[in-house]
Amino acid sequence: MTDPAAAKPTSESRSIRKRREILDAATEVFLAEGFAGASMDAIATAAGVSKPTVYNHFADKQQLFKQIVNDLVAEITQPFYEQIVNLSDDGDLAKRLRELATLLLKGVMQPTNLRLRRLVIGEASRFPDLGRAYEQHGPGRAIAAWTTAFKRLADEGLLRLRDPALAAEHFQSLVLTTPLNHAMFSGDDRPPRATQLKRYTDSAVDVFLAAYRST
Amino acid sequence: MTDPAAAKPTSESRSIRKRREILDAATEVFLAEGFAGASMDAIATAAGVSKPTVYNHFADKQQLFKQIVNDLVAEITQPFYEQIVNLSDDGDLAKRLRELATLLLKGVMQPTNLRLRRLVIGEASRFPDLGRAYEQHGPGRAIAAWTTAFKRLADEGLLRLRDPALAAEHFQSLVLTTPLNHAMFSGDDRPPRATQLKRYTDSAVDVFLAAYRST
DNA sequence: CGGCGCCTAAACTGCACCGTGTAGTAAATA
DNA sequence: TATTTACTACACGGTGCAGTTTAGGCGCCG
Repeated sequence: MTDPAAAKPTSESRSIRKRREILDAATEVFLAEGFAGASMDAIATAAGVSKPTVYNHFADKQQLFKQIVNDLVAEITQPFYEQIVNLSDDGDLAKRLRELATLLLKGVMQPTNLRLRRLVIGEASRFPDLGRAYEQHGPGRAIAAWTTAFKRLADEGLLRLRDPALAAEHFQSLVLTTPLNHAMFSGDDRPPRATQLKRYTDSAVDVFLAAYRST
Repeated sequence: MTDPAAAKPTSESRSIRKRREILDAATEVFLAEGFAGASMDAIATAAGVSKPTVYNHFADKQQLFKQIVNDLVAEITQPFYEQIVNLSDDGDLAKRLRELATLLLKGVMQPTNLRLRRLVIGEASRFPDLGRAYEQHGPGRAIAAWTTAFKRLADEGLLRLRDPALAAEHFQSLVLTTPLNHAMFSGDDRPPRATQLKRYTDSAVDVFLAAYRST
């Protein structure tokens, strides 16, 4: 009763399953302990795997570290960008901006993202590639999306701006900086209450529109 | 020819001098390697001091670490705050804001501050006290200064705002976020060129005044 | 000058770490 | 069932680490 479609996948499956378990455990341990603070023994134990198995899948500690960071970076907040790019004025631009800002802020304040951000910043001098990758896939993508949206709104005469990219950076700074910096320094990964976030998003949109809305 | 005023200080001086050399070396090593990555042997060697001497002055690695971080935090950018608080309108408010913003941004982008910020953020989960101290003495003090200044300007009718603290956070976010975040992720500690900084400060002041200047 | 306090070098104690080797075992294929 | 593959437990060599100990030496003081 061997399913032919599952036969080969099954043989691969054990190895791949182990690999996934190692990656998951390594993610948790590295995020919690940092690169130097994490031990390969701890990762192996957390994965429920023996240490030689870890070294069967990954050459050394650095490779495993780069792998899990790049994987996490690639997963950052994909769903928002499309919605941001497609931002259109349905009669109440401020409301739409507030909704999207809330979405973005909630995504950025997820515990995993906060811990990843701390990890990448803390290791930026020793792993600058990872830092650049994070910046590109995270804040960079969001700013690119806002830039596209703002440019179109400007063409439609709803916004008045010379440099859409600069406006995008301003908007993102206004929305994210205060809660994000506080989370970075406090070491508290719990996302703030929605009422707290609303304070930041609402005031950020107010300032942004006061500066960039067409008169 | 023993200067009585220097007699006791001299005997203390050797010990104190050693202590200072240890602190300086520890600062350099911790900033470069992080807490877990730094070794007490490396610190002792960099200080030109034997390891027992290090442990004569500091109980253990954690205490030494907290000491150097708190010392660095206490040194952050003292001169600005007074100037910010005393911000007054001499006929060209935008120009004064640009000057002070440039001063603040240049101070924040100093290599030592960037490395300290990375270190504190990276260790924030394991040393939350240090994170809170940094936030309070660094960004917090600056925001408090801006808050005072903006409140007075509002009383004088030059700015129109409901929440001076919120306006201060907005101003600081607009000025600092983009260059600071890039420095955090790139791992590059060299301060950007003045022409680069000017782009951020000028546009930040424009947006801020568009949102908050009295009509 | 004599003595005392703080330093020095060097070695040492445990311990944890990275990465590897070995010998045996469970699972998937044929 | 026999073979192959990937796993397991166990242990090892070499290194580095935090923190301590020992025995001695130098600078500063009266």
